[in-house]
Amino acid sequence: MAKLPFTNDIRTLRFLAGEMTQAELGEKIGVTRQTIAAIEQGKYSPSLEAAFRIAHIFGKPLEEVFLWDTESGDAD
Amino acid sequence: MAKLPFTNDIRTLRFLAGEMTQAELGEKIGVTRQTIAAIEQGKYSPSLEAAFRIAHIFGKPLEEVFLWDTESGDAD
DNA sequence: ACATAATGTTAGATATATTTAACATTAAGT
DNA sequence: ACTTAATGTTAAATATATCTAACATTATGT
Repeated sequence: MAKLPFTNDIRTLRFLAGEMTQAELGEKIGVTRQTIAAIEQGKYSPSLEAAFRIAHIFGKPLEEVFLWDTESGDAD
Repeated sequence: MAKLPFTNDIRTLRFLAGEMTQAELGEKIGVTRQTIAAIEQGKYSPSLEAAFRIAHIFGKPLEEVFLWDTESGDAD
């Protein structure tokens, strides 16, 4: 199972977007509220498409919504 | 099935990285060469984690490796 | 106290990503 | 002509994301 190598700011961004609800966000990008809840809590790695759509809703670049943990192996 | 809302530049980036092979890239990020081939050809939407790892290998921001098609619904 | 809306959570089903293994094709080197 | 390395492609298996449905919790409003 292993912890994800990134975190996300969805909760904060929903708050800043006038307390947008998980259900609303889900409707906008075409997934259920349970899926939003799971992504928000870092329970799994969403599809790139879902991640892009979430970022676009908030008008932010993907890498400002999902933040890679430096420390997580691989590149550099 | 439906077409993906983004393209990618992996093929070019492999070329620029000294003809890095699909198999090499796969090893570096921990997936098989068949998976790299499928992602490269846009056969499906990879996990956000896989997408991040690929971008990191090339030292590029994710949104420079995977390019959202304007035209693809949703935000703004 | 009661209702309602938002969120947390979970089990079971379905869809999709990824693996493994095998075979075909193309280009490069000998 | 023969190898070898890289890529394309496919079928079947496995892992993981996502859906549906249900129930619990917390806060807000009446």
